[in-house]
Amino acid sequence: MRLSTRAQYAVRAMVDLSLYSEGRPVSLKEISRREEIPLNYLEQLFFRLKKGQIVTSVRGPGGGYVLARQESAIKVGEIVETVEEQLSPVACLDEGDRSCRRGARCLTHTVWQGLGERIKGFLDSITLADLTREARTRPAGGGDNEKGVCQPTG
Amino acid sequence: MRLSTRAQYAVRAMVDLSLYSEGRPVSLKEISRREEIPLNYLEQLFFRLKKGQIVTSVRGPGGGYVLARQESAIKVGEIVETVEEQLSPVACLDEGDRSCRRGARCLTHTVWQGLGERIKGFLDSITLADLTREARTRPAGGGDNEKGVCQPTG
DNA sequence: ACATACCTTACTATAATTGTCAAGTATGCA
DNA sequence: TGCATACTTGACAATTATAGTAAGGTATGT
Repeated sequence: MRLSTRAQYAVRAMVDLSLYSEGRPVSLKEISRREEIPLNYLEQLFFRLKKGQIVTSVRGPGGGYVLARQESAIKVGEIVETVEEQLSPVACLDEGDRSCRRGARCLTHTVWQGLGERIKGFLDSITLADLTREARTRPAGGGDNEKGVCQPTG
Repeated sequence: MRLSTRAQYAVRAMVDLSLYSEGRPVSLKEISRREEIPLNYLEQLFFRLKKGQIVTSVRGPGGGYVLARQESAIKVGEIVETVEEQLSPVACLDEGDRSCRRGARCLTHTVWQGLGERIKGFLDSITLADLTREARTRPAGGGDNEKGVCQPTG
């Protein structure tokens, strides 16, 4: 039941982009450096994010990426769905009825369906704005957070 | 974000066991036949389920497995957690702070944490009794269900 | 033109998952 | 006692998905 690192990276990168863009485009190089995500890997992610119309690109020197919409109009669920192949927890939810037959299968089907809806619902209830708001309140690398588990190590 | 087939099989097998056990032990052979799950694979699953104290085994001829508790006291979340390595959506939730450092990571951390709680909460809100109750109302292989996607194919 | 930075495809290594094989142990029954 | 049933357990192979790398291309501002 693991989320791919693609999805984790994508959300982190989007938060980073959102935090450090002040109108101007942010280059992947910057994000790569700050978030310690391989540049080539980021490029792949942003290729998808662009296709998903979550970001816009500006080419050439001084270029980079810009949010396609307001922070508050970009849901975390969207980001995840865009870079992840599928968000649904089991295969037969996407493919239709092929792998779903008699016996206990139909019964469990409804469970997975419900689960999928909850997951999507939760992730769609959070926007980039929610995340960046928190960040701006408590600056990066800053002092205290609830449990001390997220301190910088370097 | 896929659930392993292990987890899917385990829940299905438990529903099957619950449905067809009437006090007596149910052999894996039976479950394997009805649910079309490889016998050896089932054995592995039930090894874990037994360790997780969700089922009890009866050895010898006429033996098999029995629910360790009442249907209503067995949560789907338990079953999944028992056969799945981990239920949490990202690694740094289990391992502690090792992979969680500065920048946008802490922020997204809370998102994944929330997601994990929702997933667990939902799966724990459903018991075996909920599933079998539905099954007994609408017998296996039966006629109509909401969308017609779960009909027997054979 | 040249540097920057996006764009795109292809590939590889690694890990997880799925499923198989095989050999054992406990038990009930004739 | 001996046999059949069925659980018990560990090792292993095949498949697949993921993560990450590499390389070359295209657009654009100075």
